[in-house]
Amino acid sequence: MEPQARRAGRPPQDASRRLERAHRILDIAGDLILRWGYDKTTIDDIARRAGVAKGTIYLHWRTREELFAALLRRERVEMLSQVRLRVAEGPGTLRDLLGLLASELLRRPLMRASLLGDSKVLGKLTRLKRSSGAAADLPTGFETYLGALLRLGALRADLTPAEHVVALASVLYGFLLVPQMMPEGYALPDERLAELLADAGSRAVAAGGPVPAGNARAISRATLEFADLAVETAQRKLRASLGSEEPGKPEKSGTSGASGKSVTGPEKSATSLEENAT
Amino acid sequence: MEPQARRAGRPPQDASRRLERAHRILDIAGDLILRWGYDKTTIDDIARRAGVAKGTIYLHWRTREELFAALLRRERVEMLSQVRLRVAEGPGTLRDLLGLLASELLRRPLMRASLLGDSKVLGKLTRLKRSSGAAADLPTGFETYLGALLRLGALRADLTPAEHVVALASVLYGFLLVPQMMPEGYALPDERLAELLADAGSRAVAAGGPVPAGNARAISRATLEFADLAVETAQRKLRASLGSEEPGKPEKSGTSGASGKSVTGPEKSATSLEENAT
DNA sequence: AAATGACCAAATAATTGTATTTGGTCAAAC
DNA sequence: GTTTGACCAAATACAATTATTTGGTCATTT
Repeated sequence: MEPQARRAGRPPQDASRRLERAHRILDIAGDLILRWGYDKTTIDDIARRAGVAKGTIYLHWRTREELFAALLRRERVEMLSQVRLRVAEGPGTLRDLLGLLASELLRRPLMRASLLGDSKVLGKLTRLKRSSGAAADLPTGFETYLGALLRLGALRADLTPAEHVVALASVLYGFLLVPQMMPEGYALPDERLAELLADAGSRAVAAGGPVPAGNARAISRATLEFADLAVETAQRKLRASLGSEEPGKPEKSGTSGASGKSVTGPEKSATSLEENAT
Repeated sequence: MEPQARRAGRPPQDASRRLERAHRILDIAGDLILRWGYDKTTIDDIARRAGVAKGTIYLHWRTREELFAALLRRERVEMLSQVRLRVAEGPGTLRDLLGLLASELLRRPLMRASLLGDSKVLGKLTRLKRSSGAAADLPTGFETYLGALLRLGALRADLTPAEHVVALASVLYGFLLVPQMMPEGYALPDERLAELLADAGSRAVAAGGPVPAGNARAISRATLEFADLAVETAQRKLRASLGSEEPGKPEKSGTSGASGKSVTGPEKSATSLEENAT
């Protein structure tokens, strides 16, 4: 009883079809949240446009919030993946990484809204996202990466690690936020903005002189490793958000060993939209 | 029987006493707006704490808005004056200027709120302030100043004027905004922040190599001139806000010739809180 | 004149009640 | 087993009232 193309009835049942449907739903959700904002984007709406019944959506996610968490996570994975892909083709410097990050960020309204805490788009989610430290939702391993760069002589030694982070976060934030509220005459194309950002960010924290000979390779490697780790972490979280059969299962703390106790976060609801340090 | 047997003397009648009282009122207003925000700060409150009757306040300003405009303008003058004063003691470079600006900005919550459009403090004034281009309320003559620096070889030649402005505004904005929302571990003392900001800003737009020999003096002079102009402009506006006898008189467009028609702004109410380009 | 504070229209907040929408469930249909 | 959509409690929006506060004025006092 394999090939039963019975009547039109139960198309998606295997995992692959399930996933496909999940993505279709997220696509719609993404469109709607950008057009109307989180508050005005209803499950009914999404279901209708996605061509499924409301109940079906709850076959994937337990709550509305979880759905949007998945959406944000997917976007994050896509962005980081793209950065990872493109950074492999360049010199793999910090400046390179910043430029790619900016470039990918600028073309993803949802990511921008999420990073900046745009309440116009995130609605009542704004609080949740920002509560967890706003600008501090650095990708996993970022500080480790900076540590490596410092050791390789690629970072200014007259700044503490915290200062490196603050400087980079400030530049990133500023360049993402300011241009939008500038008068007409100052509008710049996104690609140019990304360059300026990368420029400003790297100049702010990068070591002055030329990098110690022979370290270029190691720097590039560190960058790649960081990008890889960031993508993997994001991917793991995403999978938990839409992979499993039962919507509730995942998110169980300490699945694949390795964790221990995250010194950082205050437990909180395991299913919240927290995307920060892990 | 009247309540307080306050022999309502008539102390202030000469200009000097008037001004003194105006400042006392503004002091109170400043305290209150920082403590409760613009929306919840009432004229009654201010009057009571300042030890005057409500009517007296209207002897100085025609409306509540005008009072706060005066407050903001006064703060601005104080800040710019301080910058002017201190910049004369240093090398007078762009970096120097940025550092001082940051330093003075960081110790003035009202200025920060005003610049960043903090709705928590500015309440319904937020809109008005931001409407006029937010980060674009550059002091008078800023672009001219940048032009001079560029001509003197102190600015990167591979950026357009607009790009210089965007970069500086972004850095300033970012460094003023981000540190406040960073997790505990990343807190930095204001003075250090000012340094980092100055560093990042100048590195972002300043020319790479050493400045052409002999230009240092001219650069310093340009910086001084710019600071002077900024202070003067701010002062002129302030005087109009609390100097004259009759609250209404000033603000009349085109007082001291020179104006004509400002190509920029859409007229609007002459008494609004606009502090931008003039 | 200079300053006051009782006074008032208008804005703002608090209250109450009703209508509509929406997240989430689940028995029935496939 | 999978999907659906009618169903419901809870949330949200809307409307109508009433209560309170507040910006601004001005006759009176000093």
